[in-house]
Amino acid sequence: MSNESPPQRRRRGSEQPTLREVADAAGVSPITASRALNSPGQVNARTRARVLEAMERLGYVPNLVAGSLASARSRFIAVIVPSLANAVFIEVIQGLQETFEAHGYQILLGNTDYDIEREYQLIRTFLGWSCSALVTAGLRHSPACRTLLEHCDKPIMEVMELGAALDLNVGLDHAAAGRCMARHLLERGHRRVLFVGARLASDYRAEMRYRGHREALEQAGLEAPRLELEHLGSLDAGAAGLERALERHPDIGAIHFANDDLATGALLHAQRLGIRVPHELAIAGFNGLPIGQHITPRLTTIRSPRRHMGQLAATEVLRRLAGKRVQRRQHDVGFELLVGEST
Amino acid sequence: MSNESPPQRRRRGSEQPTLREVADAAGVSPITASRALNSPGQVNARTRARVLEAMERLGYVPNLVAGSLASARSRFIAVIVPSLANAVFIEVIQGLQETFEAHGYQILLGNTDYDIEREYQLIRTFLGWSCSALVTAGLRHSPACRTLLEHCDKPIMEVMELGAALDLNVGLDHAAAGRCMARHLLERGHRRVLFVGARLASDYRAEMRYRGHREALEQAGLEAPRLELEHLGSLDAGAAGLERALERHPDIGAIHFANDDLATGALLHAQRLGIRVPHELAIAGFNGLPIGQHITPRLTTIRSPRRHMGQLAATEVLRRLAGKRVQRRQHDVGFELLVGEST
DNA sequence: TACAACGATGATAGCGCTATCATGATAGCG
DNA sequence: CGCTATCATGATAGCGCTATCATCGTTGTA
Repeated sequence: MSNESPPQRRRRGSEQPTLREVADAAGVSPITASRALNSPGQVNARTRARVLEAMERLGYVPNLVAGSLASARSRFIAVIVPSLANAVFIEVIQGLQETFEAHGYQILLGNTDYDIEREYQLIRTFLGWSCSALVTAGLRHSPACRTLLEHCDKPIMEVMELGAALDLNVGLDHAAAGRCMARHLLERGHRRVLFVGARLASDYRAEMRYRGHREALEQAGLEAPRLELEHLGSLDAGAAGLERALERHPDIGAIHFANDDLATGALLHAQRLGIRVPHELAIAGFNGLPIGQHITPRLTTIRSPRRHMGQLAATEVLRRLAGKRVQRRQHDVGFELLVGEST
Repeated sequence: MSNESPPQRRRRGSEQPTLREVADAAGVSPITASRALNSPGQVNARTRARVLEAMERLGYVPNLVAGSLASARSRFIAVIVPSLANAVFIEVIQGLQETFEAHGYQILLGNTDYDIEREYQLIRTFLGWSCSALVTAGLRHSPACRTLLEHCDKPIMEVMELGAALDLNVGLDHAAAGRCMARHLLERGHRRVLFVGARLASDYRAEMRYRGHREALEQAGLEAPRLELEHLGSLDAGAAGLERALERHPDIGAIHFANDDLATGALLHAQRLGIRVPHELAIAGFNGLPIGQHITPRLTTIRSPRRHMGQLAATEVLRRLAGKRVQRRQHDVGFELLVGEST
């Protein structure tokens, strides 16, 4: 026999059967096998059953990498958040995930650690995976990142806050939230109100809330002092923050914390110190985490519909991916003042 | 000119420049451009600079899908957890993410919602993405899933608990943890101890803790009643659970909750009800969440090194991926009894 | 009966990258 | 000076799948 097979030194990715082998086993062409899986309507029911049976028998696992390359799209959705330590982002991610997953999309999760350069790198990587769309927390990006996003024709969804967005936008007005809480404190009769946040240059949404807060106080002819801490949000940081606040502003009557973790830590620490809340000191937060509503006194805070924000963002992206006309590019999910006994 | 280009109706994935175009711009072959990016050591420094400059100029973003198909491996690590609502898994994910990311791997996150069939589907999908390794929470899998995992030659890491693992295993002994807490309660003089969990068939690690708990009580000649709730873990569920527990077991002296969310919810609710903790009722949890150490009385609980568990798991997987010999397939990360004033 | 319309299937040709082997140039050695 | 070792680069051939166009019956309609 002179018809020897060639050296056959070619690599094979793995021992996994390929679509070609499935097709051979079912007596059809590879493209029919592909269609049996991906567009069942186009294939005769009997043929399709034969193909699926062969897949089952051979233990076929579709190679999604090859499929994505050939079709130039993956069913990935890039999701970029600044932190996983914050329950807020987790809930948004949950809303996104459950909605996208139900439509057969897989989330690619990236964590920037509040580093805007890191966001750029992550977006490059995710674009390299031909993701179908991009969801990112916030409207602030590095110039390079902005350029990249502007030149890419995929749906881009910016969540958490509202403003001049690149494409789609679902969020809430943080300045309004800060204003709302400040006004509540004013209504309660407080005149010496301190804002306590942490790393406000990074956590710029907290900074926006502070601006709203300051605006409300200045409208009432009051000063709006603020104190900046090191650690973003934790009960420990809240407790430490309370001590720093009392040290620097001994005559303060109310503290508006940048988030519930800080506020809760402070409230619990105030109890340990024997400070009566709200009579000696009022405490307010932001987020509406469950813990705030379980402690006594309940924490006055602002609740945002985070899971819903994720679901809505995903729904809008899906609508766009389905080719539907988008009526509104921007959705305000709003917020709600929860008045507890801490103010 | 008869040398017209053919109809050229071929698709192109996008307007993105390809490696070929970069190579042309830099006056090298595509393979050299590829090497300039992926194995810099193999390319002359000057050539490399020229290629990188061209990439920069053209705004080249590597197509990772194509790269993965050609090389039959992606830099994905599949990570599968049963829930995102539970802070425990988030912390493990954080440990995994920071470690893998530092080595250039991207996590593919899957959420099973405590559904073992869903785990199988996710693993199939992730294998289809040629992930480099698989990290999954827990040792329980569906038979089909087990077969799939046994026949795949990638590193498989099972985290959270210890036991008969498929490959690598990092976790802690939940039965021992349950035993430890039960013994602590016995030492404190409690004789009527109730275990309260939720959906123990799904949350089988809590079930394992219950077994350890029961063992300790039975050794002391005591009964080990238990109460099962609907909702897995939340402050609300803990509060409701406390009421149910008091209703069903009015003479109970101590409650061992399956997790800190339940225990904290119960503890705070007990305060609202005016029940003195620990004198009238002792409360214990499991996890060592920060909130437990901030409330008064502090919650007695068991802390597990979750972030470290993620880091260690990632490190072991990376060691395997680097082709190093693995000395131990199993690592016990241990746990620590935190004695608060709630017992 | 001729022709369009449709349904089911297949042949062909890549998607953009990298594994593999080959080549040419330079350096090192006895 | 010839030989091997090493370095830098390139040519070739896919990775496993799907987009695109083509084909071939079958059916309905005038």
